[in-house]
Amino acid sequence: MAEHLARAWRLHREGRARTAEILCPGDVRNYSIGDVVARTRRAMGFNVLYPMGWDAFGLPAENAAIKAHVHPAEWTYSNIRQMRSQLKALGYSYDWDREIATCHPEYFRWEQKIFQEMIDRDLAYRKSSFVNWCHTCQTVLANEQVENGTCWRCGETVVQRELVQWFLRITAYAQSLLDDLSKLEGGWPEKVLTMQRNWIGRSEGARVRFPLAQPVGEVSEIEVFTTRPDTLWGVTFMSLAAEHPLALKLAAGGGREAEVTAFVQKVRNEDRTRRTSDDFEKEGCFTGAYVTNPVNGRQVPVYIANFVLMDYGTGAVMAVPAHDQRDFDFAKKYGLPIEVVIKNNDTPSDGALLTAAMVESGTMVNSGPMDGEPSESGKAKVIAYLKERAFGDGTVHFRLRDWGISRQRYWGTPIPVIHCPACGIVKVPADQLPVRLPDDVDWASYDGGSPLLNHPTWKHVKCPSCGGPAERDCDTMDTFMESSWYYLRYTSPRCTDGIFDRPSLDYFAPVDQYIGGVEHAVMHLLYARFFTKVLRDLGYLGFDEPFRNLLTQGMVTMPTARCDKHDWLFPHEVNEDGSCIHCGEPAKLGRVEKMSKSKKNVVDPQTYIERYGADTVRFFVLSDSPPERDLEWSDSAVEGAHKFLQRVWRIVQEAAESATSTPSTPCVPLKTAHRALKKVTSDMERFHFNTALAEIRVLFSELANFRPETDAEKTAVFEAACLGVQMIAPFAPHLCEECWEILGKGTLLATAPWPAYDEALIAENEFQLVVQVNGKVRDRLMVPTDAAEDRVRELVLASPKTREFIGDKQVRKFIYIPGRLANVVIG
RNA sequence: GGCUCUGUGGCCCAAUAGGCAGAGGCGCUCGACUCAAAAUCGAGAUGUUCUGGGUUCGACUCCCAGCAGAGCCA
Repeated sequence: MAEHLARAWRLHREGRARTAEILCPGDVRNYSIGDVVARTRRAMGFNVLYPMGWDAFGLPAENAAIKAHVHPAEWTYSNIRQMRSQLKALGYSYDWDREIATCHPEYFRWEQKIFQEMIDRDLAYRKSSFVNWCHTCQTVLANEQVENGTCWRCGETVVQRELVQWFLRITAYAQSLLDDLSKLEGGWPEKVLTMQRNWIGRSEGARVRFPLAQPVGEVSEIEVFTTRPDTLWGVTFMSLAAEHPLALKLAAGGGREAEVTAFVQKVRNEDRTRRTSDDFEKEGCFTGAYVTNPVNGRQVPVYIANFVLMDYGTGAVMAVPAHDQRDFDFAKKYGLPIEVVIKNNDTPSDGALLTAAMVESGTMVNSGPMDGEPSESGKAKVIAYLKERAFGDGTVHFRLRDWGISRQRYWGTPIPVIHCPACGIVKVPADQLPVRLPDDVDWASYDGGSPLLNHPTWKHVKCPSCGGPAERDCDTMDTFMESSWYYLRYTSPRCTDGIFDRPSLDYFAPVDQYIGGVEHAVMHLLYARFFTKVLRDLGYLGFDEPFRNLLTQGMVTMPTARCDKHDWLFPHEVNEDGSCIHCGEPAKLGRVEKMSKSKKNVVDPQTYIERYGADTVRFFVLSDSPPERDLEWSDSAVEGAHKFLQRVWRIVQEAAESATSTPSTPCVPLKTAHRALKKVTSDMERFHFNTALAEIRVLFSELANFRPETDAEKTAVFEAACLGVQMIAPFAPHLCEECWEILGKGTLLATAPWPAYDEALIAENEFQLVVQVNGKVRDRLMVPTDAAEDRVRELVLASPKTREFIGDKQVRKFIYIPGRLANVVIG
């Protein structure tokens, strides 16, 4: 026991609430899962770190400021008060002393410090690039925040815009972010690991330099990245991204400038995810320039192609139409040659005969010195060949891009640097941190753009280095910055002389159990892993991964309802008979879907809390389906949870009166209680709350039915009821605390240790053996639990019913599964 | 198009290592209580385990192919 107590259990449900006006059912589910785990672990003797905080910066507050002219801070803190009281009403056992709000200067000052240290380590840098821009949000988005070409937040179509931005060099950690996923095997869901692997997107290939036929200024060659060096002899043209620095220069003076410029402009405004999708029309434009294939001296034309992205590799692709479908489509469209260089049995030798690209592996042909080489082993040989002749080299490419963190917004962490015309970028001195936001933004006359940039005085400062006039950086940080390290700050949330108090951090971190939605599989969870590694390398902590175990909870779903005249209907807009309350026409019930405001299939947990109480809501969200699966919100199931808890109350009241001074006797309810305790204890560890609750229901049914006759039996009922109360306590803490009191315990149930089950009480001396003949159930026998296989065999073969099925056939095999089943194989 | 997950009574869902298909809830039917109803208590019914193959003494479970739905990537 002492060892257990010494070990800390670090739990975070995703320990932060994105501040909103009210709690949604998904939040309630997430928090209830965490609270049950926290209470159970605590009862089992762990010192549980179980905090709550507020992911408080971000767009909703700023939008409220713009629309309603409320100060973002006021809006935020008022929502925090509201949500905090809801959380308290639900009885979550957070350690409120550790509460943090990410918009508090004492939180983000340390984020600013981390950022400055990242600048020192060249992990934060500025560059001009095409960025994803959302007009509605008037800000930049990271790649991860663009979903199908639209803003993850507001759904507006994202456009490309060139801006100077701060980036974090997450790509420097690409390999270790990938490698360390193996440390998370078993603790994280496989699907999240897969999603991260795909997102990081490691591919091995080669860089190859193609000399330009006519050098452009200083530039005499174009470098491409390819994953198929084995197809190098089949290159018939080259494709450049519209954003490639040479795109316009190549066309200069060749008489094609106008056409190329127009094409480049057009492509740059097209959405990048659409550009790379298979069904997007491939388009290109000849630049007039040629490059030479270094391995065979062939001169090939250089095109700008709409499906090539500057982000990928070098922004230039060697096109092998015979062996790449996009290149094939492109070659067909523009009448470019197709040269077969990889063959298997049914590949035609003449590229003109191909009806689609041949993308499988095969044997290299028309490839000079590589002829006859299998294409798979050819990749390495070609790389060696390139390296020898200094045409190129092998390389690893990642799909992961550096993380752009500048946001043209007000309600975020100010970027703690100053731009000086003389000294360049100067960090705000440590003794001047935190850089705070100005309080006096004029929201009433806000008409777009960055509030900090437009503020009359805030940005004007003296350069800390030369004392000359300079300007603050007027962008704020992506809010994913705050959520990338908050779980570490909880270990010493009030530490004022450093980011962390190291002994507290070492004691409580990393997190043993993290609970969150799968929507964070690549964004939040990747950034948090990155921050952990950076902080490790900055010397702040001594582990590689922040979250040992991850539970991704399912969505809360609800059927949709729709009326022909009134569109989507809220649940309360549908009458009991299924008609629309506005017009009486029958409403169409749609599929069960994730709750969403747009489809109105939503409920407000608050109304349920007011009607049934917190315990019922907590009980319901955990009782129907396991946490990682979707939960269908159901009013009748909520009702059912409520009825059960009332039943528990009645049963416990009765049991409380039945306590006697006579020691208990091992009767049915007490045995059931211990059996349930064993099952519930293991179910809780596996987070199978729904099955644990099913077991608890069985126990209480048993208690309700059992009529004790002796004092010893009465005591047994009392003891069973006490165990039952302890088992539901993590789910329905308020009710159970009351129960504990009327059971006369005189202590706080929340601090009571988890009970141990009595194995001897559960043990049975015989069991029902299922007897199969050739795999079909034919008989059941009572058999002593400790009977050896030979004895069981005798009993089975002696049973008249079994004999009947065996008849005069020979017993070929006898299979015995101890404690369960025997199978007689005859034939 | 690729990868991943899910598919079990009318509905939500169990079945821990391949071993009796059913724990629990909702709904339904019947009964008790009631003048009646609600509430409460008790009893009961409900199957091509998505389909088709395979492995096995035995498959909801493992393998292959498909169908349907969801998620991620393109």
